[in-house]
Amino acid sequence: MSDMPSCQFESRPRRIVIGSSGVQADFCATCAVRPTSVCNVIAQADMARLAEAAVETIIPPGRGFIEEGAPATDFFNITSGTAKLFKALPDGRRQITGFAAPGHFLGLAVSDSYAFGAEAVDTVRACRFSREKMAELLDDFPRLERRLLEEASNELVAAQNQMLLLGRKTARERVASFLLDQMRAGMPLDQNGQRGSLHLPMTRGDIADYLGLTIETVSRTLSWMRSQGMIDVGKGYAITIRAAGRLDTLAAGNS
Amino acid sequence: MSDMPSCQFESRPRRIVIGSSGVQADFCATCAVRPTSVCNVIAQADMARLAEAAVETIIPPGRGFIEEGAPATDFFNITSGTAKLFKALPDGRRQITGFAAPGHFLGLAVSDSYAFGAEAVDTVRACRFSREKMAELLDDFPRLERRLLEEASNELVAAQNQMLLLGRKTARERVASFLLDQMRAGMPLDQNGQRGSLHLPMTRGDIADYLGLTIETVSRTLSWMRSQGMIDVGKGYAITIRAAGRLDTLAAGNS
DNA sequence: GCAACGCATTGATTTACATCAATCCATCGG
DNA sequence: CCGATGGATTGATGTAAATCAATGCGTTGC
Repeated sequence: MSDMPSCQFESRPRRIVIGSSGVQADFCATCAVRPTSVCNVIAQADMARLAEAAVETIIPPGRGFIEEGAPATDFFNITSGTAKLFKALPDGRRQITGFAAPGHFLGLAVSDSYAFGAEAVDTVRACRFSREKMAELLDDFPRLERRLLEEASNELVAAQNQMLLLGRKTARERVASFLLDQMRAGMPLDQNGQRGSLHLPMTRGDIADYLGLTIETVSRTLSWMRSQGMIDVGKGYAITIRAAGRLDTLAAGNS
Repeated sequence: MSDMPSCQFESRPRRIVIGSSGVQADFCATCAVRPTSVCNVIAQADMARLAEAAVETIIPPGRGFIEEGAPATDFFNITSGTAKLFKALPDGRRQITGFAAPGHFLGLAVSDSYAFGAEAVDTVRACRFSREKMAELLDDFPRLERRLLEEASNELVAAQNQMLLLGRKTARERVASFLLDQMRAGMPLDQNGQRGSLHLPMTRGDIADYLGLTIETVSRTLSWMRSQGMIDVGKGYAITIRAAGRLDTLAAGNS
């Protein structure tokens, strides 16, 4: 994390409609790859300032970039790849609290230390801001603050769903919920238009730590779903949804 | 919920220092009972406007006031009592995602329907705002938006802790964590200065639904802690912490 | 080519917690 | 006063998922 090039407009900046106003502007494709990210609430004239504040960071698979409990110095906006966020107990038990996809914000801490750790699942690109810069930006761009509040609210809803899952759902219901969530999340990189075909970037261990299960239970549950004709488990990290309806029924607890 | 008097300054408004600036102002004690609530980020001159927008609501014990999935029409700020927030599965399984103490905000939904239900544990007083009024207030008072962002961040941290608890902690660790959290939360109403003496307003069933356990397991675990000399279980909802250190060790997973 | 490694799958066994069940006790309404 | 009710406790039993264990399999490095 030492040689980070400045975040600049890429050669072919994207022209994006801002909100519902119809106004269009060019955006730094690095930190505005999605309509959910930082930049698209800031007027074109201010983009240069933002680009100056952001530092592009590339994190290789498996590398941690936020350490739980460490001083919270930076604020991240994921632009590509998937990161896992987690908390751990002293004896090594670990709970993944979420997977951060492109557009997600990380490190919005009130306290001055990170409440969770973060590690790249596959190769992650992110825009990094120092907290000071971020504070300045927040002061100058109220819409940015609104965007963050909206994002935080959405994460809160997701967290509540996950609490229901962890506290009250069975293993089968958890895995079904997970597969459907991943499918709905727009499936990170499914180039062939294959409907229902998922590429899960994370290992069984990650899935287990996310669902509060063990690797073996996740594996067995996927095998059971395969035996039921609900999914196909391909080589590597590929999974094909064959019966989304039945998975839905399962996930909702109507089993 | 039909006869709600307008939220006005009470007869003896409180003089509170705003932030670190040293400025003092009188506050509506109804919606600013705590330095964490809505009103204390708004200048005194604007208090009348806020008081006009807010409607005081009194909710009796056991009464639900937010229904999961219903249109999100209102925004609440708890001013006294404790509410439970929960999500449920169709077959009745229920997960309490949090207890809302005085000062907490409720109903900050991006979607137009509530993502969770809410019910009064004991008698709850709350300031209620329509979402329209709330949107206006947010536009006019940027500091309020910042306050909400801060609050949402804190809730997110709490949610992550709860996910770790639900996904990876044992029953004993869960109960220990819960008791310590309740103790740290400033213990809602412990009039006698008795240190470590808790009045838990919620039933064993609520605790179980919060911790992802059953009533029986919660009860057995408390009995075990009593047998270990860690706590005293009094009549009604009273619990006395006798060995916070040992509970801490347990809660952290160092058992 | 073939160890060595990480990850996944599958089977056998154990266990923490749920479920089922009985009792107790405080509160409440008649 | 006393049956009814709802919450809490405690005991007996069941079970879903964890743990322990073995095998397979693709990738990496020599």
